[in-house]
Amino acid sequence: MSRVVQPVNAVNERMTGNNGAVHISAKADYGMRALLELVAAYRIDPLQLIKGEAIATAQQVPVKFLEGILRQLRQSGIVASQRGAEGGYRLDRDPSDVTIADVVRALDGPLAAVRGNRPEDVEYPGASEHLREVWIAVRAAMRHVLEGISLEDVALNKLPSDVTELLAEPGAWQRRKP
Amino acid sequence: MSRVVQPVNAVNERMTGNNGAVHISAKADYGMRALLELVAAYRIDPLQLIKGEAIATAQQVPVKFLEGILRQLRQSGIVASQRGAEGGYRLDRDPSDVTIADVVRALDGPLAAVRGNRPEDVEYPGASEHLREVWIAVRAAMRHVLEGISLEDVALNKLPSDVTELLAEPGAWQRRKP
DNA sequence: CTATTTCCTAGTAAGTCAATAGTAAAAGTA
DNA sequence: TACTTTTACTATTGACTTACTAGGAAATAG
Ligand code: FES
Ligand code: FES
Repeated sequence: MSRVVQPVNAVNERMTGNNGAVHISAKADYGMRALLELVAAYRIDPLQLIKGEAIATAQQVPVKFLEGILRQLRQSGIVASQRGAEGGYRLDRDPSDVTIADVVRALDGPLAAVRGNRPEDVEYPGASEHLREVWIAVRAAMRHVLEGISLEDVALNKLPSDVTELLAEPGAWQRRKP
Repeated sequence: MSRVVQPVNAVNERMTGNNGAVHISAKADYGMRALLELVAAYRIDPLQLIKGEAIATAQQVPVKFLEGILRQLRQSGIVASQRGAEGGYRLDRDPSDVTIADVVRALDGPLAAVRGNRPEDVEYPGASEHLREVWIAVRAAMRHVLEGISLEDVALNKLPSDVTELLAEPGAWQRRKP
């Protein structure tokens, strides 16, 4: 029997069917990357326009998919756009005033849900009485991180101190034992 | 005796189509509730068996769906079961040794994913160079909360102090500088 | 006018989620 | 043994979501 050499390709190695509690969607990921490109341009000239295709090739993202993402970000007031020749996109707010939570909410809706409902809306009978507080704490933790980091923080790699503390924890960069 | 199991998704106003970054699935929610029922029994007699239907009616959860959840929890070593008359389910570990992260991982897989991949596996070119650290921090925050709370903590409503601090925070829309 | 570029609607294939049906296997009771 | 109870497992369903793509309408510059 011939030995099969597994391709160790980080990019193509997708996780199994079920996604855990936290899932950063393609829209959120691509949107953040597009915005970081716009931040780079903003720091040279806050009014400079960048074309969608330029962003797409810089970040290697499908261009038509990215257009829709940028449109959603414009509808949320995070980016501005201009049509026609010499058109494009630019940031419409200062990079220090746009948090990751703003981006995720603009693209994927409310940060946290329990069975599709808001955590505070779910009722728990009997023995599970206090479970709601747990899910609310989960949402609070997510808010704490995502509302505490701005586009500028990511662009300059100057994350808030409590976030860098999180990253310094043992095992933060490794997956948990399987 | 034939007791009618109540319909599950009662009148709850479901959120809009897209779920945010954090989604507690029905499996994770139902699973936690079932385990909290088992904790209550465990505190009386650690070997007492509870039937699936009893858990289902106590928590108003579809019984066949719950059976599959309990089976997954057994395969993960959290729950033990016995078949036949007088059979049922019980906790197989001390409630203080089972964290919420254990439960979520058993039912929904790895805690966090970025476009279906592990956070440490995604590569970011150019301006988005430091985005990976953000997603890893998100996962670390989620681990911090979910690995820090045990079933016993929830059952007795004695959450860790940093979690209660999280719950007490004004939170929301406030930027912090590093 | 023409070329460019964003805006918008409407798809689609693949997959996931929540839940159900039906049957096999084990364990107790008589 | 036969019978009942209860979990174990497989397969399937319908609704919905995700990650895109197609094609054209509308705006803008030269
Ligand atoms: S929002 Fe949690 S500590 Fe500030
Ligand atoms: S896991 Fe985050 S501080 Fe301990």
